[in-house]
Amino acid sequence: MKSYDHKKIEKKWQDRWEKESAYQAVDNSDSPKAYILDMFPYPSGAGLHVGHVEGYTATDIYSRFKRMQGMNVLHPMGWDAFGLPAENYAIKTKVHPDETTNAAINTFRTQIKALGLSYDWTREIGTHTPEYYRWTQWFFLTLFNNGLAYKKMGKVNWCPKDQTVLANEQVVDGKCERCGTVVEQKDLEQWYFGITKYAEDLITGLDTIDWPESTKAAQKNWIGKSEGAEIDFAIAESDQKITVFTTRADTLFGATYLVLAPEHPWVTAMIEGGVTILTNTDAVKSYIAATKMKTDLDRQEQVKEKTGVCLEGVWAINPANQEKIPIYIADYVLPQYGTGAIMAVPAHDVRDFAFAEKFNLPIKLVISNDDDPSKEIIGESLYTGTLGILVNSGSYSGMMPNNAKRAITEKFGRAKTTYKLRDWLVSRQRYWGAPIPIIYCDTCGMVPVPEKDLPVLLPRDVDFMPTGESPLKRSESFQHVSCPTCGKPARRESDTLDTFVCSSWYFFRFADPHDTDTFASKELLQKWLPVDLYMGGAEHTVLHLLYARFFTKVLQTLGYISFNEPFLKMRHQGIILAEDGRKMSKSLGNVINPDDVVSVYGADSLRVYEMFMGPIEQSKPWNTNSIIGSRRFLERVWGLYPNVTDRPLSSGGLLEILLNQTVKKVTGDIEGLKFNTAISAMMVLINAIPPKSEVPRAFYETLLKLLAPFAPHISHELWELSGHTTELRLEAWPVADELKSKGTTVHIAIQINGKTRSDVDAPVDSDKATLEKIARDVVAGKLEGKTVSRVIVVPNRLVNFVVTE
RNA sequence: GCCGGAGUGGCGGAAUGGUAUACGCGAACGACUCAAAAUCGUUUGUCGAAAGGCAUGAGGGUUCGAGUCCCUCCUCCGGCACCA
Repeated sequence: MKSYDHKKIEKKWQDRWEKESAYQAVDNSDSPKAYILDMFPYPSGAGLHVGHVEGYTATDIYSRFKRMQGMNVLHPMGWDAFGLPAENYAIKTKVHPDETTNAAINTFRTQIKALGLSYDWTREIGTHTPEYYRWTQWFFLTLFNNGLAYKKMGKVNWCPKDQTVLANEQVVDGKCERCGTVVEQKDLEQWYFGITKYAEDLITGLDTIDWPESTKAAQKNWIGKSEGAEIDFAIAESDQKITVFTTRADTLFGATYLVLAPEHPWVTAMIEGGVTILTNTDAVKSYIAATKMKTDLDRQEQVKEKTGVCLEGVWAINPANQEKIPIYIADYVLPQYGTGAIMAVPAHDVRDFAFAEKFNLPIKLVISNDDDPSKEIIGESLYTGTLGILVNSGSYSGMMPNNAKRAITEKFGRAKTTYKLRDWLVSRQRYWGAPIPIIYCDTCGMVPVPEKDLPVLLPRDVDFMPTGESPLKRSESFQHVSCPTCGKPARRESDTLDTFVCSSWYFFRFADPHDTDTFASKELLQKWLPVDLYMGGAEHTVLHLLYARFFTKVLQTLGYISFNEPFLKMRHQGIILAEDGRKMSKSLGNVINPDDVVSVYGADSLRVYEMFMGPIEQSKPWNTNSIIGSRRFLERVWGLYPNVTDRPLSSGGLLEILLNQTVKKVTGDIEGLKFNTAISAMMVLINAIPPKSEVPRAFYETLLKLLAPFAPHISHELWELSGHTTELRLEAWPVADELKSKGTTVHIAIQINGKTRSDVDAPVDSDKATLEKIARDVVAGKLEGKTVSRVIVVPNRLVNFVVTE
């Protein structure tokens, strides 16, 4: 018997599959398609991580399984190659990011191939290649031409370390997602994509897709839909008004003051216009200045202490009761949400209450909560619930809050839905990204680069030291251009696109990766998209996964595609933690390098181990000791092949029953992405063979087919060793014979009052009366002297006697 | 505070409302060996000599029967958060 030499075997099959282009997706095939996709990696210098291996193995198993079931599978791989780390590394080492990126890609590709993953390498793409980013730029222009890309002056997040602006989604807890530096706010003119136009679609679409609940909830949270009302408050002795947004129109009678964000345009206008009724202009000005100094993080951290300034001399009129109420500016009201102005109802809102207490403002109760059994009264007169009835509310007194909400909105305002989602800031002051295809001409203004002139090439010779301006601004050859409209000297936009723009459409490109006329042809998009199974980390919940959905919806609106969700089924692989239960990180020195594991145990063992660790979506700690279990399992499969005989499986025998049960179990488990239990089922199967005994060929070959998606190298080798001249991957997936998966007897539990007291083997599918009789005989002694009041019989399962003494 | 998810042996974990702890790791003992490794076998939730109790974060409930369904609470993980 040959020994199991994983190195030799794995190399042999990887080379063969490469030579055969074994896993190419077929564009012109009538077989049903399956598009199975991994989130393409950022090719970092650190190389492949065991976390990558987990997700990639899962989709590989699924892909191989679907192919054996006769499907035409598209399973591609590519590189999310633009981005800051390569550029920052370049700044440190003076090596061009193009070089480091390509080197990293080569490493990744080699590592991935060493795992035996069945990608269609003819479709490999890199977002940093002109052939690719030409179409990234085309998307920008398409959005621009449809009013979905625009340039705007505004307060933006600025990372002082990375020297670039960031999208809202890239700011986590007030810090830069990449480097952890506290983000500053700056007023800058930047490019945005109009994702907020799709806020509602992005919410409703979630109901149509099979995604983890947590991810759907996180996206909903992020979009932050809130249904309420806008209500106008007139300014006393003027023809002006302030519009507030509220979700509690029912408490309008309790509004005892207004609060505006310090940045509110009406306040700015009033100060700049020198409105005379304001009597404390200096105090107001200095409060606004102080607010400007604060970062968003400061503003969040100072939640406990409310601050603000009254606009003295200015009054608003509560439209409900015509009362004159004061107006404040305070930074607890955010300029970018709602209308940047609120009506304060201290009796029924925690924040307004705190503010009113500090500034001694009247607190007027308008909802009596006597009927609320759970009375959430904080302090003496704060109630935030919506049970009870309205009081002190004119003709609305006595109504239930939810009804009053409707009535008061109708009378004094208008229904309004707001979203927390902001438009997506896409321009970056960095080098290593796709240039924004816009030209500025003194005569013609802002001119989009004509499609025929794409791509706008990223120049190679650029000093990419960051200075707060795009390095492209310092490239003379890049900057100077003639205006496409009038031909006069003009200059190019020097910012590049956020890398998330590149990754928002790559899954379309895989359908038609070499197309030079379109980003992907309509026919091939129609054939391959949407993605049937998408696998990737959970860290992109509100970034990539939201942006990709946005792009898809835009393309549908513009008629390029006929579906509006890109990823029908999506799962996250859990994080693989280090053995100590902490996150793997270079600084902790607890990183497991997959190459080492492949070298010692083999790719097949690594694949099986990572799938066997537990449910794919769960975070779980790595345990090098445990890999040995997966390796032992494969060794046992290997060790069986000399014992294979041509004697058929004995009909109705234990092996035949178990084999059919296992086929059914493994098939269902792969379909449900429950790889850990599929593997354990195969282990059970092989444990049923006594050592050194003969193994019927039908049994062994079915086992190899089941194992093929999980451990492709060893199973292909054994298939060949069994005398086959065609490859295992071309075999049809086995189908369980339902009849043969049942034995003649079945184990029945016998319970008394729900507690198992005995058990017995009974003929399979016995009727209830027979089972009861069999069971009664077994436990006759225990039932003696007791009255059986009821008997529950679950066929093929149990018999339960309910007795009284 | 709001939203989502999860708590089961020493460890990773399994279980359509129907015999909890499958499968694997580890451990103990045994076989093989001069010895070790590898391999194979047996045992392995807990109390108990046994019969039999008791155990799925805690406490209630529904049910003939609950890890699973319902209620209250605790802990952990993830997302959002002065969002009106």
